[in-house]
Amino acid sequence: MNDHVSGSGLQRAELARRTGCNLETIRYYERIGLMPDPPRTAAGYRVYGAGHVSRLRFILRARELGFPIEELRSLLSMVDEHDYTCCDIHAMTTAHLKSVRDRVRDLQRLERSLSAIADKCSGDAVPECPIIDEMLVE
Amino acid sequence: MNDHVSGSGLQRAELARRTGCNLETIRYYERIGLMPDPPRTAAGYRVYGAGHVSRLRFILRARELGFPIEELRSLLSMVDEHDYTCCDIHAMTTAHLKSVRDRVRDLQRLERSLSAIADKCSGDAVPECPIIDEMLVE
DNA sequence: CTAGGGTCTGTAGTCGGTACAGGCTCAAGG
DNA sequence: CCTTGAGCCTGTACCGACTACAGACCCTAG
Repeated sequence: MNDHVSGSGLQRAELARRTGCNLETIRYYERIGLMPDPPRTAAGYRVYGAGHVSRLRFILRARELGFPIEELRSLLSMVDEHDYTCCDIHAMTTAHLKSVRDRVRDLQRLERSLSAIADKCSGDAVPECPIIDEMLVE
Repeated sequence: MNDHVSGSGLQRAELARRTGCNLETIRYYERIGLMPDPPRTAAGYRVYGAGHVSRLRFILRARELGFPIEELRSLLSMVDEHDYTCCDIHAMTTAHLKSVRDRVRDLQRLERSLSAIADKCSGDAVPECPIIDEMLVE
């Protein structure tokens, strides 16, 4: 019998292919409890169904939006238990958005500092460099 | 005899205080070879001098500018061996600047996505949320 | 002489994966 | 039936740049 991949059952590689997820990442999400332990064939091969595809897509979308794993875990449990309001989700999203904006601001400050010191540089093949001097200042 | 902290010798905590560096980070930089192995007292306590203070300040400034450890290692060896030109350093800096700008762009894309989906949200205490729906889309 | 602080070492944890070694299993070809 | 090669399994190590902590030592002040 084809116990290996029966009906709509997918193997890990096929789930990876359909979602664009890395093969190993699927196992990782399972290990940390984002993905449920899937049923197995007699030989121990994981068998995924349509539900697993949707769940993994959800996870990947939330990750693309930059939600850290722990927030994603909350999101998933709220969705799983139908226990959320638009207000809750909106609050999580705006909090996350704020942290993204903070990171952008930090990086832009860094960008300004770097381009300012780079501008001081002659770029010539001489053994004196204002960038080094800047960092050597006491 | 005051072998413990003689003359201008500093203990690790004092080096940390003067540079603003975390105590453990000093040991870390030593372990990975950015800071030299300092002399020790008979009891094995590290003793730092003015040279260590300058070197650590250099390292911390380069890190503040976001140079990764491996680039910093190159910078340090070039400075140590007086083997650099302004041109070399400028090239490293602009390459690094480019990676910072790339990260800024990525984060700004993320910011736009997040604020776009957050705007769709009513924020009400209702159990339907466009953000969740967005992530649940097949 | 004791109490407390500082220091020493080695090691584990952080975040979000990624990669690989060594062993199974399965399907196809000869 | 046997082999070959691909795919799957597990556990574990690695990435970057630290940070934290346990358990032992040392030094100084009271």
